[in-house]
Parts: sequence; C-alpha cells; structure tokens
Amino acid sequence: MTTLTIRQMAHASGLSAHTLRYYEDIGLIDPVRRSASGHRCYSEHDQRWIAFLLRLRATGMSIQDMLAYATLRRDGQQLDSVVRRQQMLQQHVLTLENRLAALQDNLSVMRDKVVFYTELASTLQADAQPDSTGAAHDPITLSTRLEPPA
Amino acid sequence: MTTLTIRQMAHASGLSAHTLRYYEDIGLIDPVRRSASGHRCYSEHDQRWIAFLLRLRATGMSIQDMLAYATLRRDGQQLDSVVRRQQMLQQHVLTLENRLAALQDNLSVMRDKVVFYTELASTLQADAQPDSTGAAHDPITLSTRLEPPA
DNA sequence: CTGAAGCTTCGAGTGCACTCTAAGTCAAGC
DNA sequence: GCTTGACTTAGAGTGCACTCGAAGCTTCAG
Repeated sequence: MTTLTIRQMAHASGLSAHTLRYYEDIGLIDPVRRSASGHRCYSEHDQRWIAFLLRLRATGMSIQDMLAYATLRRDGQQLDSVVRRQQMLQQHVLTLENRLAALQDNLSVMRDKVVFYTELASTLQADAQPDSTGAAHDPITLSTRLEPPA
Repeated sequence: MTTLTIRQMAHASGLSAHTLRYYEDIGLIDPVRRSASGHRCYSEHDQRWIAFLLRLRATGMSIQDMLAYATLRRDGQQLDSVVRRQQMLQQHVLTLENRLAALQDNLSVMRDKVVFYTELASTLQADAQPDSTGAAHDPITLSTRLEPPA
C-alpha cells in the first residue's frame, strides 16, 4: 500500500523525476495512477517494475529492447507473450554470461598489470635510494622488468 | 617484426581505419611509424598497445581516462608516472570488481526470471491442452504462479 | 596501367539516453 | 497567502564515441 510521489520514487530509484516522466511518456512505464490532484502515485507494483527496469538498464539493455519487453508485459499471461519474454530474457542472460567471461578475463589482465606496476615502482624507488633498506642492490630485477606486459 | 597496414590493423583490432586515425589524432595512439610513401606501419609494439586499449575500452573506460593513461605512458619508467598508472589501474580494477559483483547479482535475478517464465509457459500450455500429456491437471501450479517475481 | 588503398584536413552527422528550459497552471502544507 | 512541488506540451541541448563524406592528392599491387 506504500505509494510514492514522483520525488520519492526518484529518490528511491536514483532516476530523476524528469527521467521517470520520460520513461512513462515513451511507454517504458505504464501510466501511473494519479491522486485526486493529478499527481503521480507510484504503487508497489510500479516500484517493482522500475526496480527490474533498472536491472535491465544496468546490464546494458537498450531502451528499445526494454520497450519491447514492457510492451509484451502488457499482454499478461498470454502464452505467446510469456514465451517471447522468456526468450528475450534467455538471450539477455546469454549475452551477460559472455560479458561476464570477458570481464573476468580483462580483470585478470589488469590485476597482473597492477602487480607489474607495483613491482616496477618499488624497483625504481629502490634504485633512487640504493641503500635506504640496507638490502643489496639487484640489477637483474630492474633489467628483467623493463618491458611492460602489454 | 610483423608490421601491419592500417587496413590490416583495422581488421585485426575490429576498429575501423577511420577510428584508428582518430585515436592517433587525439593522442590515444602514439604517432605510428610511416613507410617511405607515408603509409602507416603498425609495429608489434603498437599492436600490443592497441590490444590493451581495447581492454580498457571494453571495460568501459572513457576516452578521457584512456588519454590520461596514454599520456602517462609516454613518461616511460619515470617513478611518478609509473605510480600514477598503477593507481589508475588499481582504481579501475576496483570499479570492475564492483561491476562484476553487480552483474552476477543481476544475472542471478534474470536466471530466476527465465525459470519462472519457462514454468509459466508450460503451465499455460498445459492449460490450453488439458489432457495432451495425460497428466492430471494441477490448479495449484497455476494459482500460485500468477504474480511475476518482479 | 589502372583500380584499390592510402594520405590529408575539416567539418558535419549519427545514435543513444537523457537532461533541461520555458511557459503556464494547479494544489498542498506551513 | 505564499512557497514548494507537481502537472502539461514541446522543443532544444548535452556528452560521448564514433562515423562519414568530400576534396584532392599519392602510391602500391596485380
């Protein structure tokens, strides 16, 4: 029963009031119920839908595609529509799985590079102050590290 | 020693020749060595850098930030520059780790939803053809599934 | 020798997703 | 009763990262 004003909805969602109206305009959000004075009251149903929209958006789905999904959703329990939504989401999940794998790969390369730069920095620092640690200078460390990994 | 023409580099990188020149123009790629006739020859060093740039780009780093990194890279082994690059990458890694976690969360919600829609679809199908499988009709399956999870 | 590819400069155009402005009206809370 | 917030339509502006095109020249491969 907790309905929200546009301001509250904006705050809760992280979207601006502008954007919320914009989403409603283009049909991404169904027409929101109004108070007697014509102000929007976002129902919990609206809130859940917006939360899900944010997940689609956060995972890079275009407004076009979200619109297609939102349109199908209006058909409710119609078999065709349910199947199409299932297919859309399935496809999206596959896309995300690929992106996830790519991200993990990129992440591991970047972590290696961070390690490389960290080591290079301490080597350079040691060179700048050769006897500050009391450790013997090891020229091999520097010479074997001159080239960045990528 | 394998140098590439702009066309080959474009093909290898997935960038257009236009974009490769554009990247060079704005300083994302150092001036590429030229043949006697003035045509670009991408060295292996260039190729490695471009490959890394693509990783930065693929992980959502803005051109501005890549530019900052590319600029630092020109300082070579200067301690300051090395430390700054290390910090930039470290920060980027942290960003990516957050994104990775968010993506995994979103992915699990979407997988659940796919399952929900799959089950709903088969329930609806069973309803449409009540005796096609010979299985007894279970009204609870339908009635407990009327509301989507989000 | 000819057609495809490369070079330059430079500016305009594209697509996406907002984001904001303006102008004017209406309504609720202190 | 006045400030604040909400409403409307309609259109312009923003930022990003390309992306393309034109003009006019040179050069390489078959």
